[in-house]
Amino acid sequence: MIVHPNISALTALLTERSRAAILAALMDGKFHTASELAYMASIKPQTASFHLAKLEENNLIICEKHGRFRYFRLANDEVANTLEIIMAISPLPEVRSLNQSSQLKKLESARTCYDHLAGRVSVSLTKLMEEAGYIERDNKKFLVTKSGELFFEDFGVDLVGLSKKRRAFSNACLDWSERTYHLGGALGNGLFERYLELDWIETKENSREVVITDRGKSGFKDLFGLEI
Amino acid sequence: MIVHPNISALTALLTERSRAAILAALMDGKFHTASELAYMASIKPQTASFHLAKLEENNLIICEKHGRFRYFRLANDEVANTLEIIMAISPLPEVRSLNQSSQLKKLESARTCYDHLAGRVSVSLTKLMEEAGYIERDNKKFLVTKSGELFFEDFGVDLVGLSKKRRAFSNACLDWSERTYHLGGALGNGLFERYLELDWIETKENSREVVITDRGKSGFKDLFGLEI
DNA sequence: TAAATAATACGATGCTCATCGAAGTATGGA
DNA sequence: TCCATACTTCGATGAGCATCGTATTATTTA
Repeated sequence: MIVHPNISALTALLTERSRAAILAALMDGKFHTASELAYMASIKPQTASFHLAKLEENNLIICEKHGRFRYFRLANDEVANTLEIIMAISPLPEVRSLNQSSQLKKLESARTCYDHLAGRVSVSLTKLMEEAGYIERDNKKFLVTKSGELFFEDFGVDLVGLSKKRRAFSNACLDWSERTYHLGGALGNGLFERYLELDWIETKENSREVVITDRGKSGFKDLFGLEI
Repeated sequence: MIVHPNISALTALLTERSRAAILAALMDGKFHTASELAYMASIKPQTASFHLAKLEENNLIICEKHGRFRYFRLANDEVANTLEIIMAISPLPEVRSLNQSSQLKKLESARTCYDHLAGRVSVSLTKLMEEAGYIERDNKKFLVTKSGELFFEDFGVDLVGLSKKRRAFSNACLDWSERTYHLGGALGNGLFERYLELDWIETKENSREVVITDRGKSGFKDLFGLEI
């Protein structure tokens, strides 16, 4: 008798190409309709509907109905985090085209991970915040120091408001491209929203790609000393 | 076009019940013959042969031939670590019998992870060594401090010899039962071997279970202040 | 009220793949 | 030289399951 955790139960859902594509598409943290996801995964709506039902049953995604549309999203950031971990230990896709290769480079530089920033830029920012003494990693989460509290409030992130949300305040999220941690959770989301507000970053439709604006480049340099 | 790591390629190999059972059996870090693995996974030798070929092709396991026997082992500790990570984020198996439940408890307490110690005991020891200032975690590996060098040499672990091995000197290995890190790599293995040498621990045939002997209990208490 | 759109339900199809019996190869020992 | 053992190869079988055509339900718009 071999006793081991139930590997199959989770991975079986991820193994199937179409479902993996759907989940990868949902990693942008946004809501998507069933038809959109069908298109993104290159399958017919009926097939997508079948997979979406299965993913919802297993609590990987949630659904909100508005009129005749059904909007799907990842269930929570724990699911997103789990997907990132699996991506981190999975092989990179074989690059078949120049287009795909440049797309991959952009994603490795900066992308959304559910509802916060990921990629080279995010990992650098996280490191710089650690070095500056604003945050400290405690195993799988980050703690905000005294000087960090001042820093974040000063930057315009409402820590008190964030801490009231019914979700992890901050977690150390494994980055699939950098294979180390970046800042996630409510705090990661708070920073992300603030960057957007300040026009330091821009997100793209139907892609996880994040573009750093010129204003962002000088902002990140002034604030953290980060050259992009 | 969706660009992301190829989740399916990895998880497909792990999802299949028989292959998962084979890999779980190999997590003890020992060599096993094809027949042994077939028996452990409750399949016929032909079927095992088919799966073993597939796993070898994908560099998850390696094979050494001695006479008419073929001995299989996990390819390296990176594979072992990857398996532990997936186990860590997978739901625990449904417990079907008392026997299975007590087996699971024993594994959670102390077991082998590839070629070093894992489970509650290992996580505690790692923490205590960190608190004592012998090691420091640096992201995904552990560094040995000056006082640590003295400590390990004094305990009978040959650090210079270990550092010459063609493998990671020490890595932070994610523990599936405790969901935090324990000490792995060459140093983890060195300690494991030394515990065995001192009769502090005993391994069981065909199981990842590790038993702490009475001598071990007093040893761990004297050395680290760990009550078992 | 009728047509268009979003999505699901159901059933048929077909593909992938694990499994195992039968047969074959390699090695060791009597 | 013959048999036993360890393992692999090949081929047949069958189960699971993704896919999609067709039909249906729900909602919006004209």
